[in-house]
Amino acid sequence: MQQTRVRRPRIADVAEAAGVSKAAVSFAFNNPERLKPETADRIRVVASELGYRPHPVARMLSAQRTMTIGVLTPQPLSQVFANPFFAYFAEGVSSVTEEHGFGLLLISPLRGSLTRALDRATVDGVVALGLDENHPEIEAIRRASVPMVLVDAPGWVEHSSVQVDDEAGARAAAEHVVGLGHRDVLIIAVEGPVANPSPDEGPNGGQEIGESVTARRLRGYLSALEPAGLEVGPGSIVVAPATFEGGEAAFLRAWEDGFRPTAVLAMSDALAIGALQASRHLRLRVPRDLSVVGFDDLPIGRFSDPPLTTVHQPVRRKGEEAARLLLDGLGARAGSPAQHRMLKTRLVVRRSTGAPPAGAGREEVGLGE
Amino acid sequence: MQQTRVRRPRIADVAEAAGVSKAAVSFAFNNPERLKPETADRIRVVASELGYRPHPVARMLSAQRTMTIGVLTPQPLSQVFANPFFAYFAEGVSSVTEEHGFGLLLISPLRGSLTRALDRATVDGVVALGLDENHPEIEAIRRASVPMVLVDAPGWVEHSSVQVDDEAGARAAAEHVVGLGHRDVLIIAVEGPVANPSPDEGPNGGQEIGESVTARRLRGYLSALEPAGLEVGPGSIVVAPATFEGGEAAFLRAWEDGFRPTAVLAMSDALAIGALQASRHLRLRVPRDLSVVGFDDLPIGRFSDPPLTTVHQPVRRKGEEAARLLLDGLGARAGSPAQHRMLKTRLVVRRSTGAPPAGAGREEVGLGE
DNA sequence: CGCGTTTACTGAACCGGTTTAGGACCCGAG
DNA sequence: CTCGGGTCCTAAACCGGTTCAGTAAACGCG
Repeated sequence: MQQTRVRRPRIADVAEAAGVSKAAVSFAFNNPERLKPETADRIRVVASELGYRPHPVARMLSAQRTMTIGVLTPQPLSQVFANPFFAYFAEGVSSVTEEHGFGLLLISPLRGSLTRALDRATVDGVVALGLDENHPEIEAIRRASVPMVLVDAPGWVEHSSVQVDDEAGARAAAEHVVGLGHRDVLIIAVEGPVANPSPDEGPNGGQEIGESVTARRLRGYLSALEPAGLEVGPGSIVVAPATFEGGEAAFLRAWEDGFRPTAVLAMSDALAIGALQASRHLRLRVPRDLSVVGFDDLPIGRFSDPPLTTVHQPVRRKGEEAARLLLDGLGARAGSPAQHRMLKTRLVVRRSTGAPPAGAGREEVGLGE
Repeated sequence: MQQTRVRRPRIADVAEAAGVSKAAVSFAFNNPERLKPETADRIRVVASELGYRPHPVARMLSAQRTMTIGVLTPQPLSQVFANPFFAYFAEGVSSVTEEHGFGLLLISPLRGSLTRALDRATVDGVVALGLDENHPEIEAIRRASVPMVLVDAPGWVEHSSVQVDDEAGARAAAEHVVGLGHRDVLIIAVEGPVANPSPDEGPNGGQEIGESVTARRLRGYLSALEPAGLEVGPGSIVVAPATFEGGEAAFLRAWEDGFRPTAVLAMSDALAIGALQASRHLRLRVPRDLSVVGFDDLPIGRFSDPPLTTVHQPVRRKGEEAARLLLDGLGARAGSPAQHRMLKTRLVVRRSTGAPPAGAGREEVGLGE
């Protein structure tokens, strides 16, 4: 009974069985109007009896397009998915790719190399998330000359881009906190894939980190904190992966190091919610004892207790715009100029921020722990 | 300057430029040991000068494999990503596919048809999430005979499966709540892609819903509630999409309909957290006035306030196991028997559940609103 | 020097479709 | 009867690689 691996029927098999040419079979599926209706029907019947399905790879090769677009991330997918941000971004991308009948391929480093992954990827174009100039393989990626839209990275001449005004958003967050009277603020930065490339671990590392999202947001924070005369010392910036756990651990670590902030500026909502949890462990009340500001404005921020003050960025729309730009570029004959979109951010004040506690300003407030 | 669309160099171009055959070029990349070292080097130099990259689609066609696996979801991706559950599952899948050098393609219905999407998908195998017998295209999908591992669906003879003991988990949740003394419990079910196919809207719709996850969990709940003499009336089961917003809205809706539960059994953590938020709006204190139990045990459950009592299921591991099973099956010569894994669930009691309030049992407790 | 073996490479078939140019046939008009 | 035109279908080229069988030259060796 068990056939020794029945070979998948191919177009030639159908053609033979139906007594027509391969071309006729192809037409029956793709240009039925070129055949006599009854012929087309007969071919389709035969095809279905044989269980024939056109081989998608062969079709791609011949058609010279894959009807698939890629989402490129410099981190392994297991890391990418850990940040809820990605789901919303992907939701945006997929909503427009789906509408246009494109599939979605996730592209992450293959055995350490993004270039290798990109070379293997069967896509018509790519939405690259957080791929900045500092990426070690950036030149190779550029040379691959796959149609590409950059997200959260400054665009290049040849590639369109979708950005968000990270710096202004971060500044607004910091100004809010300064305006409430806080003097001791902890910054929780997201541990980028592109870590600070220079060995110099200076806290004002804006320059070294390069134009990553982290760098831009940090610049935004500092541009509000420094003019207000707040010293942002080495201990007041901690770095963590953009996850709940990361935020919790980061805050706890800072606390153990003796830092007693009255406000936290977190570079993502996930980090902020982690910090919220950490503060609960330490029996700090938010916002009475501690103010927390996030970044992203993911739905989860509305559902935390208290609801999170955060910087809104249109995450879903970023995905949509990027996908649209990419598809437009694919449709247009080559030579259409790159477009660069800068989307706005805005501070959303909810209930996780308030005035600092009365006794603040000294290092030893003696709360909790 | 602007060349009229410089054609991508192909292997023949490299061969000609290097004065060798196509085969030699191919060897230079894939079997360098078959060439004299200097020849291989020379070819590679020429190739790189021309900017040659082997065409991935052609390679797939020839190699008869794509080195890509698909994750198939019956819902549009925009819906799929809205449930945080998916990110963790995908994390699991991707961790093993990445390790083996496989890419990840997301497969969702194409213009309404999953079959169409599957036929277009260039994958060596598929992990199908929540694809149960009731799916209208199930027969066509089966016939496609793509290597497939079913997740959260009973396996078929020909396909391996990874499941979780939903029924036992749900029963444990309900028993916990009953054990605490609750009599008025609200069930928030997830609105499946496969909604109840029969028009009969009976509340005990376990049968009609078929073997979906929702059906299994509902059976589990009822198997603990009914023996305890709790009546599970029409008003006590509400349905919502598995998102934060869905849970919030569902609870509010039930409340407006006059239902006054002292406990909520939610079929996902996202729903539970939404319910938590709704209870805050209504000024119900959890767990004093209301107990809430989730399902999944996603990290977010640890970070809610109060931390969520929930049914743990190994979401990440489900993804890993499915991917592993699939890859094993691909490696093995055909005929290796399907394997079926049933993973355990367990109740994790945190702080969102407690005894019902003293005055409970009557419908009009007069709390909040 | 002659013969068998290696080495280094090539030509052609193959993967499974799509598409273009054109052939066979039939019809109606001149 | 012939010619133009339309209909329906086919042969062959093509997409861009990999691989198998085979060959020519170099090599080892008695």
